[in-house]
Amino acid sequence: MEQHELLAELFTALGHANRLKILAFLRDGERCQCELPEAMKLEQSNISRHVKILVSAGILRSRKDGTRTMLRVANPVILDLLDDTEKIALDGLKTRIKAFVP
Amino acid sequence: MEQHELLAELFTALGHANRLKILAFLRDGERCQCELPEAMKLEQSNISRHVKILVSAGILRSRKDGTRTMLRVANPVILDLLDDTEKIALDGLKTRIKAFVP
DNA sequence: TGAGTAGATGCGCATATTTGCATATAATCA
DNA sequence: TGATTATATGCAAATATGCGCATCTACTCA
Repeated sequence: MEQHELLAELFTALGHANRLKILAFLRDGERCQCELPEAMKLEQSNISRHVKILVSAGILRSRKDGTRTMLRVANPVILDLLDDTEKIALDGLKTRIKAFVP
Repeated sequence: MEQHELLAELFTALGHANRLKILAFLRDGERCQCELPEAMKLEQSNISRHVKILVSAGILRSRKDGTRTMLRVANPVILDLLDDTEKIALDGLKTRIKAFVP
């Protein structure tokens, strides 16, 4: 695959609020997937699919423990990336607001 | 809007190979939008829409100069973000390959 | 003013994504 | 073994996205 395609895939995987919420939930370390539906007030199958997308994008790692699936962020640098992007998002927002309210 | 939604919007805007190519083209500074169709071998209306998405996500800034639209990356930090993410993408790829070819 | 250039947009089509529901699979434990 | 728990998946519907073509608008310049 091409360089930009690869990168776009990663960004696409990050481009959904529910998936970002899952990442936020896993910020402090490994957690059971079974906690997510309750914690996020989302349907179980919905969670399952979002988790699948994150895992196959290499953003999450999953590990089986009996019937449970334990999840963690694959690489702590990803969390830094989220923080950086959040800063950029807020910056951009401020700038765009300023353009209307000078 | 909610925090995660805002962030997701930004990631979604970055989640397309053609849009990343536009950003790559603008890496060294301001350029005319009119160069893009030729440079990227893409249809004019296609470019126009991708540019619109990037501008309204706050990733690009546009400036009119006669009939031309001059484009630039809104914030240089965005380019760093792309580089960082590229590293993460390649890292993740290596790791996933290693899992198959230990 | 009229031709030319740059850009935006309506339309239609194809494909992709997200979701809930119901159901299937798989591991655990009484 | 049979019930329970955790997770995955088929299906169908709704919505979103990406694209090319044709067309429209706006600015420039001869």
